[in-house]
Amino acid sequence: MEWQKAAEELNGGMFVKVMTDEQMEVLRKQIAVYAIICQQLVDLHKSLTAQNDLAAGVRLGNMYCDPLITSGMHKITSRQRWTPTPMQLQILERIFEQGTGNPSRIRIQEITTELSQHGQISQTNVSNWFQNRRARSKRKQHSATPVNDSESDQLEKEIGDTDTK
Amino acid sequence: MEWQKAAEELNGGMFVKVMTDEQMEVLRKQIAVYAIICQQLVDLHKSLTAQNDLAAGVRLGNMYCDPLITSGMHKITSRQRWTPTPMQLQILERIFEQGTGNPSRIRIQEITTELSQHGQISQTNVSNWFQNRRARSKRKQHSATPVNDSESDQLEKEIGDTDTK
DNA sequence: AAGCTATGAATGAAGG
DNA sequence: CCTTCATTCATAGCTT
Repeated sequence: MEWQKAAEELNGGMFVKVMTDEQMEVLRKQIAVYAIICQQLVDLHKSLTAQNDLAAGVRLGNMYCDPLITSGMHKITSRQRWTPTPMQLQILERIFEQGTGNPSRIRIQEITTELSQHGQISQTNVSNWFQNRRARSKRKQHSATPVNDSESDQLEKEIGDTDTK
Repeated sequence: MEWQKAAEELNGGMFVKVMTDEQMEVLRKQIAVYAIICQQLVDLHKSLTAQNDLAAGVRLGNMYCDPLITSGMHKITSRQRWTPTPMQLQILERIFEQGTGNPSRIRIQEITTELSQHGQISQTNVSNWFQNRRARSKRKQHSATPVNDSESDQLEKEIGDTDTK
């Protein structure tokens, strides 16, 4: 990505990924636009097809869409493991971001209840999600791997360095 | 959001925003999700209402979104992936063949160090490689799975097997 | 260029 | 918690 390599000359020992204010602003606007459009399209469609709840089942984290949208592409009962809907994901991320470290049992229940309004979910799912999210977030802390000049600037995550096992 | 206040003043006159890789990844996903949702909703709606103007530009309420926004987004939504050099691959295969089942973290570090002499590589890459290699090797052996999934995306077939274990 | 396959990476869940 | 596994997603290169 462009601004990443634009970064490195800034300061002596400091290697960072950088976006300019302008780039940041553009990104923010694009996201905001998408969010609004999605919402409005969903509303619009809902009012057009008064039959079913479209918004409930769009799963697109790693791109999974409900039959309603992909119109007869695959069967409904095709997934065994839980996959968060975008709505659920967004809420989860938000909660995670707020830094309330370890959601207690009770908190998990609350979250589960809230999320179940946006799709099938269990407390175990929520619990697992936070566990994984925490662990993987920690593992990714830095990314200062030199980049192969011939090729990719791939995103980097480090293996945890707890060798005291 | 979080990284907005992470803005730093790196150099006298220069104000930049900084993002970690993780934040970058989150952003990337968020945008990608929105992009896809929008696309599908637009398609869906288009097919429902036989009118045609939606693709050319979406007018919703008081806001208008130029479809070109999405096409300019590819730098953000695309992702690169590591590709082993032939030398690295050879070494990896050899290590795998030696049957040291599960390379420990330390072993991974060693391997990474060795392989980095032959090209850019990270511990995560190595770790992933072994994980995939193990899994797919196992899957090949069992190539007749009793329970047939509705949609196996891979037809595993025997190829010249270099695994002379 | 379009489609296909091999394969790197992401992630929910299980086990310790 | 941390590690590992199974499954799935996404893409780099071939093949046509």
